[in-house]
Formats: sequence, structure tokens, C-alpha cells
Amino acid sequence: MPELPEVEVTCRGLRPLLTGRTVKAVTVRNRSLRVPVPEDIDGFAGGVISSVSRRAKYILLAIGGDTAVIHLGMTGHISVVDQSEPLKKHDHYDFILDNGKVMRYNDPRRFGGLWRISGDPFSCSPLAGLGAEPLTCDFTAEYLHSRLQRRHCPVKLSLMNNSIVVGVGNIYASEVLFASGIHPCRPSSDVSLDECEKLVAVIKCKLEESIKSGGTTIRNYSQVDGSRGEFADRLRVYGKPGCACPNCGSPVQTVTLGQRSTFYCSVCQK
DNA sequence: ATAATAACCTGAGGGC
DNA sequence: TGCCCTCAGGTTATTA
Repeated sequence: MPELPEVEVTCRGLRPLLTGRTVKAVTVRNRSLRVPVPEDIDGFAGGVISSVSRRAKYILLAIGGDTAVIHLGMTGHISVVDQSEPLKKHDHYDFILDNGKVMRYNDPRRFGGLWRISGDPFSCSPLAGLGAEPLTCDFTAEYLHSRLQRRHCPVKLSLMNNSIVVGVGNIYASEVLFASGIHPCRPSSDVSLDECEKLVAVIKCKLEESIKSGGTTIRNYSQVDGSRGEFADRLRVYGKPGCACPNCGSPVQTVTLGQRSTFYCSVCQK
């Protein structure tokens, strides 16, 4: 479900609710996620949450000297509720806080994950080997162009490849390519440096715009407080097959790339 | 190394 | 109303 903006919005929602709180205990009801919740996860008990941050689509909670790494998969959602809040279906685990609240993780499709990392979290799985963070100055046209040069797969798949750039998922990949005027099926190596300039600028702009809107809610995703993200109202082509292209009016086309639906305008994107 | 494919899950929505 | 089919904001393991 969530791409970079949705994870960032989740982080920002969690930060004031978690920072400085002590984790009294961890309750796991269902370890069954894409990667099973590790047995030693209750090692966080007694630790203070000193920061809430994000890398790619992962949320990082610094707790004591360790790090809780959380991934939302497609349908993961974190809420902070009273300890007495009734359980819902697919509530996998709680971090019980020192103020009577719990951080509760719900995930119907179970594609998410939870890791406990001791030491530097960036040098080991699942964070090691990730590509550029798109909203930082590391992500430049020169970098992207160099990473596309040896690749022949469709450029959309390269944008969604986490070893090149992180956080761009299926929705934003289509939106970014539309806004850049680049056809999603173009071979990666065929994309010029000038086009990479455009792509990099558009990726930064679209992701930041979506964060400001609270992310994109189409079905499952919601913010920490349960409210929807408004960026869905500003999608131009994603999920709109046959609708008029907002630029030229011709019908939005679809194609499947990497088993994912892809939306584009065959007139505006070359 | 890169690319293509299948796989992991549940639930919502459309067609009949 | 219900069944059956398709599809869904992600990642990884396995093949060529």
C-alpha cells in the first residue's frame, strides 16, 4: 500500500506520539508477516524511544541502543490508541507505552515486517544495499543517468527498483513518468541525461507534494489518526484507464510491466 | 549482473 | 444474495 509519501506521513504522525516514551512491553499476537516477527522482539521492553525516522519505505524507531525497523507492506497500518481499545482482525503486535497508550500494528495481507537491529541499522538487512533517497541531494540526474545506462528493462521498472532509488512505488512511478513526458516502456538505457534531469525534479516535486497532502488514499491507507490522504485527488493517470488525458484528452492507456498495472498517455509520453 | 516470473496473503468489487 | 474472478500503495526467491 504505502509508498514513500505515505510512510513519511506515518512517521510524522508517530513522531510526537512516540518520541521520549518508554516501551513497557511488546505484545505479539500474530508473528506471521512476510518475515516472521522475531522471537527477541520483546528485547525492546524498558527502552526509551529516542527518535522516529524513515529510510526508503521503512520506519525506524531508535529504542535504547537498538532499532525497530518497521515495514508496512501493502496494507500495514500503525495507530496509537488507548490500551483498552478493542482488538480488530489482523492486529499483529502492540508496543505498550508508559502513558497508557499502545502503538498497534494491523496488516490484513501480512506483507509487512518488523525487525530488531542491534548496532548500525543501515549496514545490515533489510536496509543494507538500498539505493538513493529521492528527497536528498544524493539523488541527482547524473546519478540516475549512470544507473540507467546498463539497464535495458522498461524505465518504469528501474524507477521502482530499490537498489537504484527508493520509495517510488507503482502509483508514483506512473505519475512521475506522465509528468515527465516519458513512456513507461522506454528502455532505461535510452533515457537521456536531460530526461533524467526532468525525472529527478519531478520525483522530488511529486513526492513532496504528496507528503504535504497527507499521502494517497485509494483503499487501505490512512494516516496515523485514521484520516485519508488527499493526494488521490491529484493523480493524473494512475487508476484512470480510458479517461481523458489531462493534457491532450486522448484516452489513458494501460500496460502491465513487472506484473503491475501501468498507466500512461501514448500521445504525451514518448 | 540483469531480467523475467512466481510467490507470499486477505479483502473489495464487478459480472453473472 | 452469492459465487467466481480479478485486482490491489511491496518485496524476495528462483530461474534463465
